[in-house]
Amino acid sequence: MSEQLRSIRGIHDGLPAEVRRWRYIEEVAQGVFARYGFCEVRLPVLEPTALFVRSVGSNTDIVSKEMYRFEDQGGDDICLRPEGTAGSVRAYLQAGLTRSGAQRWFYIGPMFRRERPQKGRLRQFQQIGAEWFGVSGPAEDVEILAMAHAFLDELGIADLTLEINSLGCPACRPAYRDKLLAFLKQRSDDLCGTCHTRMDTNPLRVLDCKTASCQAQLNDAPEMIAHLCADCQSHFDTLISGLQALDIPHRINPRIVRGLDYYNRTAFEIITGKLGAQGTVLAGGRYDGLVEEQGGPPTPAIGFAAGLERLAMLLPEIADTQADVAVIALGDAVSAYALKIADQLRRGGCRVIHCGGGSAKRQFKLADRERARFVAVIGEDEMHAASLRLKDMQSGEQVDVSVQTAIAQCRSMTAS
RNA sequence: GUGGAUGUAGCUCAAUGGUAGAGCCCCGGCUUGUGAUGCCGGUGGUUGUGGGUUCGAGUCCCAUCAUCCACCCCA
Repeated sequence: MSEQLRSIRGIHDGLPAEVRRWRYIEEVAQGVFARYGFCEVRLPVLEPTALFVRSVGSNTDIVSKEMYRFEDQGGDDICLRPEGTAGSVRAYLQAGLTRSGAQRWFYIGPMFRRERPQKGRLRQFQQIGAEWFGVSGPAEDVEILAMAHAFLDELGIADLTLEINSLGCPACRPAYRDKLLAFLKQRSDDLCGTCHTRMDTNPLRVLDCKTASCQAQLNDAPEMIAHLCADCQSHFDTLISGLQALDIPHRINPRIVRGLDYYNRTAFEIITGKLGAQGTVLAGGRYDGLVEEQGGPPTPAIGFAAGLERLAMLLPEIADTQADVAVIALGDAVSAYALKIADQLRRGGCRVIHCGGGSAKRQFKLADRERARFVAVIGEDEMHAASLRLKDMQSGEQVDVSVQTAIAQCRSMTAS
């Protein structure tokens, strides 16, 4: 046990109880996204390192210190993808889809970041993401937020808040950034150490520092939302009125800052208070410059990603599907006949477990533990009569019936 | 990467520095073709790992690893 091989730190197994939740979430996602016209894509887990350095930004934590990065046997610099958007853009360009109209994609798959594990934070985790290429209007922003909202709503997760902000664009952000930096410099003596480094790397990040002393200094800090250019302002206004028209609850949070370099204009997060410090369950925004930055034509785009494991933590346990019939074989003489009965029941659409022989008591205990609805008792008498004895485990009643009757009985009892 | 808490049976947990236990689970039995409750029995541990102190360490000390929580960051 002490020398037992373990999974890598922060990389967990998906065992049946967990996978039941994942599948439920995936099925809801596929259903909702299809209603918005989104198609599933399956993209590589391994990508060239340069893709993320260029797209996500070399100064971000994700790229600078969290990537699983290595040189393969051929000398190529590759890595396990830390997020899904960069690869989606790459695939979109590589497939030559820039003149094929708007593309609506979604994906489900594992991402990798080498961080210190914590509640809701794993080194291998799964994201359900959506990317929409070739659309620039606030209407699409509203639509994709509506889709995210419908997804979480249909999952039945309560107490979520949608927070939304505008990060401006290359026309208005630089001026704002300078203004913020000037403001911060005036108070730099009162800001914490990490905020000082943030002033160099990403000044906007200072705004959502959790240190109380910092927040005290930031009450009247300038906010991007008050310094938008005319285009960004009207985009944002139209987006908000769209959300209101659809009755999607939301809160404007001028302090939202997305960590990845490629975002512009619309940025949003959907947050729960039930996951401790890792409360962001879904997040995304607009990335109008990214396609062009990867060498494609100017192409606006918007997307989001949700953390599958985080969503799963907010869901109740999903009961295992129970067997319809447990086959109990009494005596070695009937074992072949019992196997055949089990096979026929399965061909008839029943979920069947075979109790493996042995004493009747043992097999009944097993059937009970598996919560089988019915037991098919098969002994020599039944074999000679070409029948089986079907016992209803709830009522205790049992009758001798043919396989066909047993199938009909099981399906009628378990269909409802 | 930084801090804090915790590591004893498959699981949940006991054990004033003096022979490692309980409950649950699992396996078997209670006259051999009938389950849930009951009764009896059984399997299962180098006490995370490696050092140290001591006549003696699950217990004290150091290191290390893992898990959890927080910082950082983010889904």
